[in-house]
Amino acid sequence: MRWSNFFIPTLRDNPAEAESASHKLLIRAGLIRQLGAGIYSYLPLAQKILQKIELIVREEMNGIGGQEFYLPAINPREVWEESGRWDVMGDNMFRLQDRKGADLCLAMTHEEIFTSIARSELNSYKQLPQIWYQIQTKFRDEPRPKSGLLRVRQFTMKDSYSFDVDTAGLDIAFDAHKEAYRRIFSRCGLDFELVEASSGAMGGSASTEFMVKTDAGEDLIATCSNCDYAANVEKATSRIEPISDENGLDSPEEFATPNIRTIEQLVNFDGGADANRQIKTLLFLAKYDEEEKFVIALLRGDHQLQETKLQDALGANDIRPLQDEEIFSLLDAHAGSLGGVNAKEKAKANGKEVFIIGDAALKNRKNMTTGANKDGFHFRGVEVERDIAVDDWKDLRAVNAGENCPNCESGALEIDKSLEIGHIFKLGTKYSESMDATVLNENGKPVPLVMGSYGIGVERIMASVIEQNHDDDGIIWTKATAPFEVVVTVTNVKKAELLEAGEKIYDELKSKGFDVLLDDRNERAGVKFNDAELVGIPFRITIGKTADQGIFELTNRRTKETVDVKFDEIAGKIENSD
RNA sequence: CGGGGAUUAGCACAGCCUGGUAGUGUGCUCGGUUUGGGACCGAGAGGUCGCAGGUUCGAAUCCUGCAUCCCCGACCA
Repeated sequence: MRWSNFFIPTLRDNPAEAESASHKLLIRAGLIRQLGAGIYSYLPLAQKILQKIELIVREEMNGIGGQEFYLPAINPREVWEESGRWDVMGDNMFRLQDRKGADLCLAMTHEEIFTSIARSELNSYKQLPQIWYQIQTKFRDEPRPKSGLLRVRQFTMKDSYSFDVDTAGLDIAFDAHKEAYRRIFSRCGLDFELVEASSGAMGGSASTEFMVKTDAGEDLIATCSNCDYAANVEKATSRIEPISDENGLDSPEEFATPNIRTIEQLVNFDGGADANRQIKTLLFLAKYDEEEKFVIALLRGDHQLQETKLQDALGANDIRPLQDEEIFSLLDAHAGSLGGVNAKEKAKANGKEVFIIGDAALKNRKNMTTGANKDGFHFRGVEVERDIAVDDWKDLRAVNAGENCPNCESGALEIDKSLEIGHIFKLGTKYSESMDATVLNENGKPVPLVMGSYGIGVERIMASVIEQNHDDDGIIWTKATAPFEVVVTVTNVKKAELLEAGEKIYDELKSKGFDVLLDDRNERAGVKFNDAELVGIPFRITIGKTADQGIFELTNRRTKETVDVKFDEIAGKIENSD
């Protein structure tokens, strides 16, 4: 490929709208252009990189027995009705109608379609296991597209689905994917973590995310400094020092706390209590398919609620904090004076019911202080299990950096922003049951297919490589993701002998199988050097001053080191460097 | 959806407060000189000032509405 004929529209200035490193560089290095919010055109350079990444994905998926499909992106409503997700997906789903007025959608994922194929074509356990995958465009009407390619409304996903007759088979498919994903991301040169995660709207268990640590990410993950523990903060736990309580009063005692509304204020109040001796009381509305319920979540005063944990613990589709009026009409008090002690009675008197869930760290605690559900009053001497009708105990607490690792003796947790590039989970029979996809087992009895679902965001791999590999001069592609392995820079194309030497090296490298770009543009050397660095090609051969002696320069993009090489040494030097 | 910011030439910006018909840098085209780290001289092309309405003799500038984009919070690859 010759640069003079290859479309790489680099920009001198950073685009104003870009914030994250990958966003700026993707635009500036001429890889993408924006069409709308979360909608991007991929220019030839990006397309070339994405194809290289997809090739790696294909090789590894085929390596675990995956079979490549290509399913339609435009789906009729009916399939999505069957799984119940026509409604569940809400505004995130792009919907349209055909000329007859029939409802259609643009697929956000393909559990439904693959399951519908499995339902009609898989009849016997003898046909299992199956791993089906595709690399295809997904459409999601995200509430807030952002950060260039990191969160968009149209993107490429490798999605795969495993079908087995039992959970033992699912375990095998799941582990195979886990290992394949490890290899894919490693080959792309990414530094990544496997973390335990919440499965969210997809449903399922054993949810494992593949995360890349970067400030451009949207998730927080906790990792241990000492062992391999890693979890999304939505799931992460930590070991905390137990607190020993002295025996308190025989029953809670109400006391006046005028104008005290926060934990902090109560700590400093005369007759108050340390934050870890207080009970924090938070009110939520939990939404389920058919019903809604009021929920009181209790935590230690110095702890923060992790909302996803609460939602998962309740098994709710969604939760939201109660508003002030709602709180008052439920408990006759305002935020700041709320507590669990007489909450059920208060709610009942108001004709309502409330579910009380307590954080595990409150179990067995005595002599605590909490709101009295009466403005300006608190209770002291509260013994949690004696005085509060807690319906369920769960881990609800958000972990903090520096806390002890739950998995090893001496590690401390570190919390980092990170970006999700892959997600695997065990669906079980969620879709096969709702869509009635069964096979006959060895006993001739119909059993629902046991499924797994596995996704990789292809563009996110590309963007993550940039996030993790760039400097002030531009992108630094890893070996496997580089659009070209080497650029041959002819410093002055008007000097025929330099252009000739460059072409000779270019032909030689091409014949040896290198993906090489010849910079034959009629530009000054500095422009070409800067562009090569911005675009991020791992190696540059410079044809210049010493070319007449048969000596060229080989520059490593990452280290900026330059060595003199002779014609015959070039290929070997590139081959042996990393 | 809530909160904040922006919209003027391909890109980055000034002009707006205090109305008088648009400018800078870069990029682009042509000619010449240069040629190893984004050259120099000269000559050019390029803008319905996001859209619609209003105020005014006159609107990029003031007023109203709308649209789009970016950033911060609820989702996910």
